[in-house]
Amino acid sequence: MCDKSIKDLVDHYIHVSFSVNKIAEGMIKEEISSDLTNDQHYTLRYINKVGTCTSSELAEVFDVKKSAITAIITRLWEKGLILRTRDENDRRLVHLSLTEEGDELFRKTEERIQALVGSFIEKFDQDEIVQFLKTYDKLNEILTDRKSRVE
Amino acid sequence: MCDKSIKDLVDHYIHVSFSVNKIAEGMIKEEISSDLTNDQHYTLRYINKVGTCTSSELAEVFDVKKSAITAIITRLWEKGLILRTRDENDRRLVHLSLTEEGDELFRKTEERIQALVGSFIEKFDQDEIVQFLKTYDKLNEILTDRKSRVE
DNA sequence: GGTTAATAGTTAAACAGTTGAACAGTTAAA
DNA sequence: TTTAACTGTTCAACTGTTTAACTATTAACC
Repeated sequence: MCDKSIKDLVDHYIHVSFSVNKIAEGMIKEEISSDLTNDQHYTLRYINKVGTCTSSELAEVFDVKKSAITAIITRLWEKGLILRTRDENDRRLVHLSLTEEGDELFRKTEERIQALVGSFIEKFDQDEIVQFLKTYDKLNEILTDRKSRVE
Repeated sequence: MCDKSIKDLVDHYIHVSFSVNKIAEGMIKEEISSDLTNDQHYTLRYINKVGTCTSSELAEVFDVKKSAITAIITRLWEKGLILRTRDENDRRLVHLSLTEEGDELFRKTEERIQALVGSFIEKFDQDEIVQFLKTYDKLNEILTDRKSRVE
């Protein structure tokens, strides 16, 4: 049916992903900005998921330099949301984890974001959204692969 | 087959979109950072697309305050990439357009980004990518709708 | 074992991007 | 004509980012 050129597909993808990202980031911000920035929330989410991690691990996942992580972690630490624990076996390492307050605040903001995103996801057939996520996963794998091969 | 709960779908979406965005932004940056930041490129792209626009229009599209646009436009203007022209009929308005250099630089960076994104898009069946974009478009519409209704 | 490498994290300076509030200039409305 | 609304800018303050230099610690090697 449609024989769109690669360039058209690329244009289309760039346009729609840009638009969705801008609007979605804006809405999340609206939802949680009284408590946290979006990046701070993403940081809490990652630590909540893995339980404990290091700065280097965060730098890898967020694709930024370690000093950027130090800055963001220090801000969360100043708010009393994060614990920094030196490893006794390898004293170079600092293990990061959520404090009680951090855990609580994450849950509170995450709940609002879940409700927000859920209200959009609900508008799709389950089949459609599952297929969409399948392709999105594949794209994610391709990018992750390429990234690891470049480094 | 799969009867995933809304929460699982939302978790899945948040995770994969976060990962894809981080990696993609990083790769684009790698490709063009010697000339422009990602946001500067997006700004040139928008102006290139519409030919001429105002700060307020950019603020609307980028979903930020006007003072943020002033800052980014001033940087591009200092580099000689953008023209600021006062409207003679309504002297409040400033029309933004690309200079020759701006146009040239946009083309150069855009070419590299097209090649980059194209190399990923190519790995999919055309049917799969078209279906993906269809769902992505639908999501974009829903978000745009909701945003305009909130304001 | 002692010197050299590599690793984990921090600090500091510099910059891009963002907001909010105050402002100037201009146009529209009353 | 006065008042209200709008467009864009400036400024101070903040978050997030990089690069480079640094500290402290561990690993490797001769």
